[in-house]
Amino acid sequence: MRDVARAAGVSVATISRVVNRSGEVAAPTREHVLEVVRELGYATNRSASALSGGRTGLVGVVLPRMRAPYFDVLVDAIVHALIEHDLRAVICPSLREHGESGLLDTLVPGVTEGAVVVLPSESSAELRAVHERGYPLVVLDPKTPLEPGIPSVSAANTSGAVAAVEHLIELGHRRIGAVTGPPGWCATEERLSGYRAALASVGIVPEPSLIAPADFEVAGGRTAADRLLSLREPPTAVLAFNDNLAVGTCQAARARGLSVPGDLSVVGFDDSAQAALVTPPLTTVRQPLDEMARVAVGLLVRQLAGGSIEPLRIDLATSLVVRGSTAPPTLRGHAVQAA
Amino acid sequence: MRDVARAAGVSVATISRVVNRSGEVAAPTREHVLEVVRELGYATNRSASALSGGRTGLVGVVLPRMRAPYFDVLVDAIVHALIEHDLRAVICPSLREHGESGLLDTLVPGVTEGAVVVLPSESSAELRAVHERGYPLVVLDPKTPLEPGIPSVSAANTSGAVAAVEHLIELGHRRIGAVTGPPGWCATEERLSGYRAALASVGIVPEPSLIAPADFEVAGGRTAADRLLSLREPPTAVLAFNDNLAVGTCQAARARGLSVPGDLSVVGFDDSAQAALVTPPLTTVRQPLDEMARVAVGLLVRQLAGGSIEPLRIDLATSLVVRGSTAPPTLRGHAVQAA
DNA sequence: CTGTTAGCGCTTTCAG
DNA sequence: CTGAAAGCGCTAACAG
Repeated sequence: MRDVARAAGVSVATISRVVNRSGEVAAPTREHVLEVVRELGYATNRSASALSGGRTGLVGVVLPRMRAPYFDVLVDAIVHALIEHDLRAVICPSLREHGESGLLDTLVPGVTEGAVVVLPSESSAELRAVHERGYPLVVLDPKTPLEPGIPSVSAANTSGAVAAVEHLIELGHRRIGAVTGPPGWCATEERLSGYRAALASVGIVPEPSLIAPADFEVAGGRTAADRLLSLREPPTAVLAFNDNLAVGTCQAARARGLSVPGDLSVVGFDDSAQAALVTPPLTTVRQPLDEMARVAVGLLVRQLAGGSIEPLRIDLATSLVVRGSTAPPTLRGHAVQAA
Repeated sequence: MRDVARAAGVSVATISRVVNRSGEVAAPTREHVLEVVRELGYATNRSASALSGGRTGLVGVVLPRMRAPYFDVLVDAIVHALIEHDLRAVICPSLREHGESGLLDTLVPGVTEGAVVVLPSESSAELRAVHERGYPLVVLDPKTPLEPGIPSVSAANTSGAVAAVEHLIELGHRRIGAVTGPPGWCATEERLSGYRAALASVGIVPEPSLIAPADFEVAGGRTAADRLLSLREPPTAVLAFNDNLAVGTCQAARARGLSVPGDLSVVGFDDSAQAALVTPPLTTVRQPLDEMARVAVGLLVRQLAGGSIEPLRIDLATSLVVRGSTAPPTLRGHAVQAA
């Protein structure tokens, strides 16, 4: 920068001003400086700039290691939402094993201005502690309930599950099973409560044996669904708590010679890229991941700008995408059950 | 840091030494400092550290915006390979529109110590220019041929295609089509040359009409495959240049009432997560993405360490994963053709 | 409008 | 082994 200043015959302050578009600079001076900058291939040293001015333009994106299709689109969405605010993402896998300090450490303090934490494995208290120290934070899709005070955004899990079950009920299903995620997770509990509520609203008492917990992986879904299908009175439809689980459920059905949706209707959750590709294409509850990312980043940006934010918890509406894995129940299903 | 020094009754220099494990520090002093650090929740300001010492611990990962399943695992692999070297990834979508300066700008110079550039849209010359300026760089999966001097790692595309075609030939296929990627891309040209070579080696003259270029998307694959299937003498097998294309090819076949692999065998490329999930599960050429990422990061790290690197271009072996989308050709296929 | 100057928080010789 | 001091490159008052 000093070189540029010398070459352009001005002071470093002027260079700084034109490069950052801050302060008024005479047009000819600006032009000249810009030209010299170009010639010398000068690029501002962001570390120095950050140290001085306090802005790094970097935001931590903390996430558990997971190669779910749900994940990549979320990360992609976050990265691009950030870019729109001229912020860049530093990916911080939340490896609890590595550092004692957990978040404080993974966040690369002193580099990162704030963070979007996805499915945090950190406790609510830890999160709040960091946040209260003045580190801007927003949780995207909290894994477990967060104490108030720390901003978060999720999908409207409950109403999504309600919509899915209502769809099944309208089709004529009465025995509807659920292949859920891990107990205790928000996603699981909220979807479960939607499932129960929708059933209850048409006078069906949710039967505990129709609920099979799993782990959000295909294989787990297969196992859990198989348990459901081996019941004396198996369900004619199941709501899987994500698309992986739905795929696993279809596999379990097929393995028993049941057709989907002929003998068993399956609804997934997420609307991942896979959903439309598998056979049959999955009817599923769509999570508005792009919107969620955009909103989360918006919340973070407002904190970065110093404004405190009003709504501490935001849920974004889901929508049901009807494809080929759901249909009215058939007699054949019952025949098989009777056998 | 000053606070810590004061609280611990030592100088900042000592703090720096214990925190960075540089220089000798008496054990008791070290212990004491560490304790104070913990108590005060001190975390080093990396911007300052970088400005002073020159290391940010940040590496740029430059990639085109793309939500291919191939992509996320590559990114994930890079991120974690980096973590193993205590480096963090700054995601830099290569948005050519935004900045004039292209790479120089997206790389966040002054923050990032080097970069892994995936499928660069930048010209070979630009890349070399940056590299020669002393900015450590490694290209992962070059999109177009790179001039020598800039290190890169790819999958062994040619031999992968050869293996795929040989598999088809062994099954008894003779009329083998190709649904390729965009002409000019390394991935396309190399796989194409493998396809041709394998055919030639058993005396088959590759027929131009059996080669249909597409764009690596499902829909494009469907269209291209449909063109192949509408030929007077359609292929009994096709090698799709990625899994998306393979899925599209299956769809095109199904739309014409052809079964896969009964009437048409299909081989994909990538072995993406989708490959095993679709019906039928795809026989496909596996790209060792994890290995590729690890090797690329290794190459980068060696440059970062100041060592220059020997092999400027590395190809990692692919492997054929045989699943359910390939089978010997049937007469029925010919019957349909005759009709 | 533009130049001067004082640090930002840390690393690193160089003395003690 | 430890402390003092000189910047790293830049920004942000504050003067002119």
